[in-house]
This record gives sequence, structure tokens and C-alpha cells, in this order.
Amino acid sequence: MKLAKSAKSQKRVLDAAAKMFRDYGYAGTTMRAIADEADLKAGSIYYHYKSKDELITAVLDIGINAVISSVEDALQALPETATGRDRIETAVRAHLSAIIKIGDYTLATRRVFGQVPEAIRLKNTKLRDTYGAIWQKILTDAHARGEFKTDANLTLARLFILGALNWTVEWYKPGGRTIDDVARDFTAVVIDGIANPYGVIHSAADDNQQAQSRAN
Amino acid sequence: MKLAKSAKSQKRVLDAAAKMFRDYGYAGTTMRAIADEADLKAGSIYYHYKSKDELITAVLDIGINAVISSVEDALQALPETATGRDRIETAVRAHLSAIIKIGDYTLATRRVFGQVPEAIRLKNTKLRDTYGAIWQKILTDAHARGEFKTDANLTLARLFILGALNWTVEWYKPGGRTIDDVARDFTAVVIDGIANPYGVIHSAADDNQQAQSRAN
DNA sequence: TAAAAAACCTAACACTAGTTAGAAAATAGA
DNA sequence: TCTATTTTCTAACTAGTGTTAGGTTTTTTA
Repeated sequence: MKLAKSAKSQKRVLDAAAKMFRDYGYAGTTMRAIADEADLKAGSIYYHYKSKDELITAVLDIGINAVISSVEDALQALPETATGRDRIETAVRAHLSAIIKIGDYTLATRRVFGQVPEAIRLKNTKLRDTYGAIWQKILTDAHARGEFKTDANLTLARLFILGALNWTVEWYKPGGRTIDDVARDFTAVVIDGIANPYGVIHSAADDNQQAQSRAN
Repeated sequence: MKLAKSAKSQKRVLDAAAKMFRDYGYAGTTMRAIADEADLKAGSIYYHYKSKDELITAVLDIGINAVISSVEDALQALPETATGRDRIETAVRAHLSAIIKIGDYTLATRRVFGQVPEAIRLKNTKLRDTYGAIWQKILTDAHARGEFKTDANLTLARLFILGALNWTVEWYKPGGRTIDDVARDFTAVVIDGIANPYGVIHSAADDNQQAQSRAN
């Protein structure tokens, strides 16, 4: 075999880089700190990656691609008859799964994206748009099937969902609530909202009034 | 007057720092770059702030405090009888208003928070918790009044709302949709969800079935 | 307008950054 | 084992970092 033992070191360097970028940002992460974390010397990194920019590029791409492919695969495993709710819950679950699997990469992606040289950012933006398009399709398809309110603002809904999903990486910790739980409740909020459909329970006489005011 | 002309320069430095931190992160922002943006020399910054850490601390505090006080003021202006929906929509509107008014500070806060020295981060975390508590109170109060589903996951709903709100700063640009529009649609998603309450419109016969499956 | 204070600049300090060339060590193939 | 290749290290270079001391300019005060 030509290259084999090298691959191990390469991955150690990449993992270390993701972790450091996540904690200290792009400029705040030094090659020496990455080297320390990967248990080698700074100069040796250049045998695997020819610059710091190439390292951050790799980390960013892995971070998004993992989420994209996780969500795409999960969606394709669904039957044709799957509803918008099914697809949303499935996508949320796949998104969360990808995050906890390679949390360092996705967190690094989110935290470092705004600080990276523009050329790198531009390339990565295309991947981000791809991911946004996946969600847009879920929503518009379900809307076309009449599953959503006619006047629902799908673009805004998508931005809310993606924003909330991007934020999960900040508070979701394995060991607490299960991914299935979070995905279900998350979907429930988006699809059904949190409003009590039967109006205020204290005063049954108000129900009709409540329903009307909610219709505005 | 003792100090007066100094305040102008001080604010210029602060604004420049917020903008630079926002674009290049904590370590990626140099004192010389801030000085350039503020139209003076690097050494002169130290007449106004005694270190880079003091600068970032000021930026972070301003960023969160502006949002907190904007939301608190708006909520207190509401009548006692305001519903949960009213309060949520009002808070969202106030949050967005604060963001577009001092977008550099809030964006800097979001982007730089994870990279700042731990002592600074800890102090700022308390302010963040304060903000989270404001939202938690809105939700639990309305829930206690029976406005929300009995089994609604309020903690998750709060995280969903805060995540989505934190993300608005990434895509909301003045000149597009108005703040009122966004706040209304945002609230509609959280409160009512996007599901069509009358079921699928293509097949009226399915309505009942739809409503049942949605109840699960 | 002269003296005092405030605001700013210059030049340098000690240090750390990314990166590189070449030597040294580890590994693989014969 | 000996050799060739791969992998790592050492040591250094240049450029740029936050910060400071002391001098200059501007503004305020009297």
C-alpha cells in the first residue's frame, strides 16, 4: 500500500483542527495548537495539508456535507406517500443525528463561517444553499398538496426552521432528551403551533371568542 | 466641561470594533484594523480603552443589553390583559428592531461569543440567561392561563424561538420585508403552526382522517 | 492669549503567527 | 538486513500581534 499509516495522522489532524476552530475561531486557532491536539509538531501538519486555509476548507465542507447527506438519505428512505409532517420530522431527526455524530465539525462550521477568507466562504455558500433548497422543497411540495395553510409564509418558515436547527448545536447535549423526542416536539411546534386549539380552558364561554381572535 | 469631545471618538472606536469583530472574529480583529476603521492610530485606542479585552466586553454587553431592554420596554408597555400571542409578537418585533438598529453589535455578539476568553464569556452568559428567562416567563404565563396546549413543550418552544431569532440577524436586511410583517408571520408559525387546519384541500373526504392523524 | 489638560501619534518592545528547508526518524519492500 | 520511501521533527525566517512610554498636537480653561 502506498499511503495507509498517513491516513490515520491526517484524520487526527483534521479532528484536532475541527475542535480548535470550534473553540477559538479561525484566526484564534494556531497551527501549533492544532499540532498539540493532534500530538505532533506544527511543521508536520504541512505534510498532510499545504496550508491553514486548506485545513479550514476541509473542516467546513465536512461539516455541511455530513448534514446534507444525512438528511438526503433519510428523506429518500421515506415512501412516496410520506406527508410534509413526516418529512419534516425525519429531516430534523437526521439533522440532529449528524450533529451529534460530528459535532465539532458542524459547530466549527457555524462559528467560523463568518470569519473565513472570502474565497473559501463563497465555495462553501453553495453547499449551504443546497441545504436550504432541500428544506424549501419539503415545504413547497407539502404546500402544493394542500397540507399547509394557503397563506403560510413558507420562506419565512424555512428560515425559522433552519435558524432553530442551527441553534440546536449550541444547547443539545447527548444524554439528555433523545433525538427522537426533540425531533417530534420540534416538528409539533412548526406544524401545529403551541396554541390550545380548544381555547382557554378556564372559561369555556370564551372559546368562540378566542377562536375568532386567533383567526385574525 | 471635562470630557466631551472624547466621547465622540470613544463611540467611533466602539462602533469600529463591533464592525470588525463581527467580520473577523475576536482574534482575527487587530487593534490596527479597528484604529483604521475609526480613523485614528492603534496606540490612541488605549486612551479610551485599556485593552482589547475591555473593548470586546463593551461590545458584547451592548449587543445583548440593547436587545434585552428593547424587549423589556415593549413588554411593559402592553396592558395586563395582553395574550401570549400579543406578547410573543411584541417581543419578536422589539428583538428585530434592536437588531437592525445596532446590527453590528448583535452580530458581533453572536459570532464572537464562542471565541472570547472564558472570564469575559462567563460574565456575558448571565445576561444571556436573563434574556432566556424573559421568554420563558412569556411562555409559562400564557400556558398557565390555558392559552397553549396542555402538553406543549415550552422549553423546546423557547429554544426554537430563540434559535430562530438569533438567526434572523444573518438574513434580515432592512429594505425588504418590514419588521411588522416578519414579527406577525413569525408569531403565526409558533402559535398556530403551518398546518392547514381544514386538512388537505384536494380531497374533502380526507379532512376527518387528516385531523385525526394530526392529533397524534 | 498663555497655561493646563486632553487627545492623539510615533516608534519601539517582546512575542507569536504561518510557513519552509533540510535533517532525522520511522516504516516498508527486497 | 539494507535500501528506499514515507513521515516527522528542528530551527529558523518574515510578518504581524497587543501594548507602552514619551513626545506632539489639539482643545479647553482661565
